[in-house]
Amino acid sequence: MKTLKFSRQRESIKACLMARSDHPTADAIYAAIREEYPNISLGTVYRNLNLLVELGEVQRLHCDNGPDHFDGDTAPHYHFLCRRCGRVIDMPMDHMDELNALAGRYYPGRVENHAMLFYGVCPDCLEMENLSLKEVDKSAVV
Amino acid sequence: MKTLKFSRQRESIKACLMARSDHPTADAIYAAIREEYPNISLGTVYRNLNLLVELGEVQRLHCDNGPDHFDGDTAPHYHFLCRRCGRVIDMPMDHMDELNALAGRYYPGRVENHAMLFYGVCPDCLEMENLSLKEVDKSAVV
DNA sequence: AATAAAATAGTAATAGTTACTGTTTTATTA
DNA sequence: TAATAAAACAGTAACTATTACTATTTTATT
Repeated sequence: MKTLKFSRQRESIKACLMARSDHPTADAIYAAIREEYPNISLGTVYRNLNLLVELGEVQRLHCDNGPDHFDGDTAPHYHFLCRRCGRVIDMPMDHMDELNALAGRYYPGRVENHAMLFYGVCPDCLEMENLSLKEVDKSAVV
Repeated sequence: MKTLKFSRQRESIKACLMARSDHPTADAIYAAIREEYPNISLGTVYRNLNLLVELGEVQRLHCDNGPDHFDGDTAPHYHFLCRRCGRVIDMPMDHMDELNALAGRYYPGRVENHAMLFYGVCPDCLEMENLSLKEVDKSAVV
């Protein structure tokens, strides 16, 4: 049986994910951890992220074809991907477990779970959109 | 302005996607087209798939970290990924556009659409599961 | 302190996809 | 129908995200 051994790198990766509310990629985590451990290797970050996901201490988010993002909050919840800034943001909306049952009524297979990702423009980018619209108005008046 | 020119390879790729109801990857399409055009290049398949997606004639399906799958049916609908055989299967279930509006009520951003993928065991693999359970029963009795 | 297992850093390799380049097809004009 | 220009091509190189490998270091146990 393979027993888990303590690793300060793994601790640091987990602490990083618990501390931040964005959903960093392996690369972003790598950059952050390097401040404390300047010669941690990217492979170590990936290996430990995979381990933490297996242990259920961290959640992996597949975002289209881009790099995976990671979430320290393991409660099932949905995410929003902003098509402007590319940020991955938590959705303040209950996870709809009942969708599995609903789907199961239409489909003869065994529906166990689902992944959902919303797309659109985040509040910050909406704000910027409005500001630049106003700019256009102004220059039109002048 | 760049005008589109006819290409027999592109026609063949589109025909292939219209004809089959599985959801092949670029590689699987490449293999299929090679029967008719033995020296088509994989790059051509990718380039044309991207083009067809842009033209809205074909749909791209992101499946976790694996290769993308493609669907000749462009009507928005959900898919099911079997964790046994890995097949991507159409869900006979309406696309829930109202989920966008629902999400929008909780989230201050502009929710434009969503992607959902169901996971579980497909009917064929369920069948096999049942058969092997019966095998176990038999040997237990004998 | 000695030992064994696990984890590491660093590097090489892999999968999926895109970019580049010289040649061939397509479509338009002469 | 031949000449031309644009688009697409095949083939290959490059790229991004990730995993695998290896010799060394860290952790934990005896």
